[in-house]
Amino acid sequence: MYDKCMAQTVSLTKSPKDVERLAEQFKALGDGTRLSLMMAVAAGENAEACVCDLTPDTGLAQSTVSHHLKMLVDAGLLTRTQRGKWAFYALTKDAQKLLK
Amino acid sequence: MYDKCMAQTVSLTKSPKDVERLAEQFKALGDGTRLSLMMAVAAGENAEACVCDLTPDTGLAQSTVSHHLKMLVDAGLLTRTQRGKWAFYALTKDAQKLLK
DNA sequence: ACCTCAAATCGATTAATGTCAATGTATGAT
DNA sequence: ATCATACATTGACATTAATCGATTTGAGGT
Repeated sequence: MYDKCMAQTVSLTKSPKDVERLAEQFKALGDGTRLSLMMAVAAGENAEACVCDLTPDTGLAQSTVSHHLKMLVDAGLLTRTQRGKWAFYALTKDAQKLLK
Repeated sequence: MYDKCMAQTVSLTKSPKDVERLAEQFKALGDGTRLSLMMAVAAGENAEACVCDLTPDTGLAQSTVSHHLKMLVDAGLLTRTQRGKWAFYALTKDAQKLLK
C-alpha cells in the first residue's frame, strides 16, 4: 500500500543556539514549583513579589525557593530588584509572552 | 526607609491540577532534543513527520527518539498516527499555542 | 510461513535536578 | 557595634531523566 515514507523534514527556522535558549526557558517553566512561583509573581501587586511573600505558599525551604528564583532569572524569565532588605521579582517580556 | 514588605500575593488563577499539566507540557518542551523534534515535525510536509525522518538529524539512537516522542505525546503536544509501517507525529492545538 | 523494516519497550548506566540544613552576606534598626 | 531580618550560597543526598544496546512487537512484502 505504502512503499515509502512520504514526509520530508526541512531545515529549522531557529538556530541551534536559539533552540537551546528557548529550551532553557521551557525547562525553567517545566516544574510545578517554579510555574507556581511565576504565577504568584504575576498575581502580586504591581506584578512583582518578594521571596518572603512567595515562600510560605510553596511549603518549601527558603533556600529552595531562592534557588528556583535564581533559575528563573538565569533563564531570562524574571528580573530581580533589591529594595531595602527585600528582593523583588517581576516577569520579563519573554515570560509574559510564554505564559500568555 | 522601608518598614515592611509591601507586596502581596493573591490566589492563583489556575487550579493546582492545571498548573501541573501545564508544567508537564513546559517540561516536555524544556529539552533541546525534544524542542528540535517539535520544530522538525512542524516543518515537515503537512506539518507531520515519521520517526525515520526525525531520527538522523538528532544524532541519537532510534530508541531514544522514540522515547522522547512518547513523552511529547503523553504531554499532549503531539499526536501519533500509524500509517503503513510508519508512525506519523503531528502537533496538537496545545503545542501550536505554546510554540506560537 | 518467513523475512524485512519501522517503531516501541526493556534493563542498565550515567548525568542532572530538587530538596534541605547549615552557613554566609548584606541591609537596616537599635 | 551589635543585632535581627531577608536572601543567597554551599554541600550533601535522594530522585529523576537522558541515553544506549538489545530485544520485542507489528505491519507489509515475497
